[in-house]
Amino acid sequence: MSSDASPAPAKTPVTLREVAASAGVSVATASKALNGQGRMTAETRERIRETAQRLGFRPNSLAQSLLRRRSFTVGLLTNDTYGRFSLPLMSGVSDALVDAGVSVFLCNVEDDTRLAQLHVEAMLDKRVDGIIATGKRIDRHLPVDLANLRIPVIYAFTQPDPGAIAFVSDDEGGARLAVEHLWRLGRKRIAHVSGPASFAVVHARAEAHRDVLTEHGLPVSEPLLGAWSEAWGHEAVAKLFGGGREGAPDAVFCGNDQIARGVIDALRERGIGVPDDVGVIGFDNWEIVAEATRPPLTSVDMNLSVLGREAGLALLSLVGGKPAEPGIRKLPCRLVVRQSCGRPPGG
Amino acid sequence: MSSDASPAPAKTPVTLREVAASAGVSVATASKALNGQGRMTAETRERIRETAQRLGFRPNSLAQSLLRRRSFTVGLLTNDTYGRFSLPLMSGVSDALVDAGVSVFLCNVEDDTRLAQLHVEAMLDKRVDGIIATGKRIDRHLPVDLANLRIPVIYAFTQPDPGAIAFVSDDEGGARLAVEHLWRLGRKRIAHVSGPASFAVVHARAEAHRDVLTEHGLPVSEPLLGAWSEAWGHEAVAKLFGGGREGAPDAVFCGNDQIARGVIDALRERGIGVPDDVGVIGFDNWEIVAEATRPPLTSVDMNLSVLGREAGLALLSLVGGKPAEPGIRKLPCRLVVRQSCGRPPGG
DNA sequence: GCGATTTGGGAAAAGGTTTTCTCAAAAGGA
DNA sequence: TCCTTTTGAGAAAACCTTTTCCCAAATCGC
Repeated sequence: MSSDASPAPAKTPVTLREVAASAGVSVATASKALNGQGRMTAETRERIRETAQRLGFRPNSLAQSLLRRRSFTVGLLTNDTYGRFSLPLMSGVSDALVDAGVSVFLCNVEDDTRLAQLHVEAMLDKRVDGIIATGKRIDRHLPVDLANLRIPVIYAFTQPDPGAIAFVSDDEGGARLAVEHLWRLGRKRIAHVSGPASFAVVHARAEAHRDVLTEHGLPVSEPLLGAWSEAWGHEAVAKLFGGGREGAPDAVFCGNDQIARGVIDALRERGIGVPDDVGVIGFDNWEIVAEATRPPLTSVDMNLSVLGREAGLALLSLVGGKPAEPGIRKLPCRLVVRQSCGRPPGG
Repeated sequence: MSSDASPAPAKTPVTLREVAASAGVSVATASKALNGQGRMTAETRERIRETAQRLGFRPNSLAQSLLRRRSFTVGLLTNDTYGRFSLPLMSGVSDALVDAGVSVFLCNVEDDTRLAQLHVEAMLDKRVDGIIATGKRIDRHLPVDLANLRIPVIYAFTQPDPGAIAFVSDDEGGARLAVEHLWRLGRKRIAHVSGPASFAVVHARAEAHRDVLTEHGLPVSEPLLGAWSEAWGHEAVAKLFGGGREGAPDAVFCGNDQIARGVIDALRERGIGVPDDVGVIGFDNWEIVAEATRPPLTSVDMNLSVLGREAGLALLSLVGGKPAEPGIRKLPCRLVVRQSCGRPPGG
């Protein structure tokens, strides 16, 4: 288990003082040698460096943070228990920060104000350099007020406070991508089946759907709003195709991948071919669902890990003292084409 | 946005020194007053407390940590990008720790040794009190050696180093739960469809399946090993039911919920009723899948959040200096009964 | 060879808290 | 009244690192 090359693990971490003593210099000189500061003989510097190396010295971050008033940690607040949205986002955040040596405190606060408050205070006590707030819904606040903190806050995929900086996905753009893709494939009657009307994104996407249809002179139909579930996909198919095939859609743009999954399964059960008779597009690009549908589902990806990355970089820049314009930045979605829409007539 | 009751947010955090000055005492006295230490008049103590309250004093965790050699943070290392297993686990860990005022650094290390090393070093530099290692597979090591760290390490749902403390789910027990449930419902020919043979849990569960069948005098069949996917569930049904209904199973115990989903869909397509003709049980109790299958899937839940909780508490106790027996602790699974197995003959 | 500058390196303060030690004043005992 | 004990509170060290002075020795110019 242990290799000969590795230094024996010390019971207690080695301090700069010990390095200095071992190299026969003062701690001040040792510090400067290791940080490339100050003036000294190249030989002295090298000797100190070697000593530090040999002893396995690593500076105590706590002491550094105390002095620099910068802890190289940030807090990530989320209320997305299930994590389908937060995980790619977090992974992006972490990605952006790890290279800067910044670690991330993860705080799952559910919808519990007391818990959220507790976590925020713990973060502040631990002197995090900033906070990224994220959630499962773009149109809801986290259960805690982050407006007047004395550290920078970035909102990602959650409702920001006024005057704050936020990154969200461009749902209108994503929906346009989907509907225009169907249009380019020659689909004429493009239905839209989505989640509950209480979600802001439902309206944003429905509006984009209607706009694209209008722009291309296609017949506009009312979106069917229900739930974010497979079961609703089944129901919606019953409504759309219950009256027979004539007048029924030749494409369905769904509000998420679970609905799309339900729609595709229901169509198959009715003997309607996907993509031959009807093209289907989902939203979220939840790979494990999209790839398991038959045929694999074309879907809109919100690029959440990019979004997280951008949020992380923005926070870093804020922490570094660079001012930034408040406001909401919408990041583009991308279409992931699989097999549920078919090839274009020419292709 | 701001209420009158809240103190004006200070540009810079208020220190103990300022509290002491404002209360007209020394920092030493102030510290003791706030921590309930030392001796002083009740009146002095109260005055200092009120001053601290009024000024919104919160002790600087960094300074405390430096002195106490205890940072009240732990690192959570995981390589489960997708997070289906780590999230409930993390939620349990966080749960156990938040009450002790301990925050969690989340480090997603994928399978990247360099990245893992980087994160571990960052943790150590930040003087975490301990590390919880977790992953997506019980039978694989994380891509980093945690054996000789000078801080406690607890393994949860991942392969531990020898001599370490680990918490894992009792897969044999979980499988027994499933197969015995089917047996109690009067099922006689219970097949087993599971994931790739390269997974240790596949063998553990298959063995339990065989044992239970033997114990009850039921015919033993070879498990069908494939992939963790719906597609494999479909394939397996073709193999099991391709020769017609005679001799075919009247129950299928699946290695995970996705396989079970595939099995149930495939059975329905063949006109075989679930649960009337065939009972199906899954594993993992991935609610979003289990509840979307038709009928909703009975499944074995590994109690991962409990597992995380136990791991958190164990780490806490270790950090507190209490010694603990090394070894692997298997935590029981539980069966979540939905509708895919039917009611017992008598019920 | 003498004053001015550069060079190499150290002392000390700072960051914010906790804890041990110390000490004066007050109280108690005789 | 004098000595001992208790009480209330402060000084200072400690945790570990960084940075700002500061100083002695060496170098330079002439």
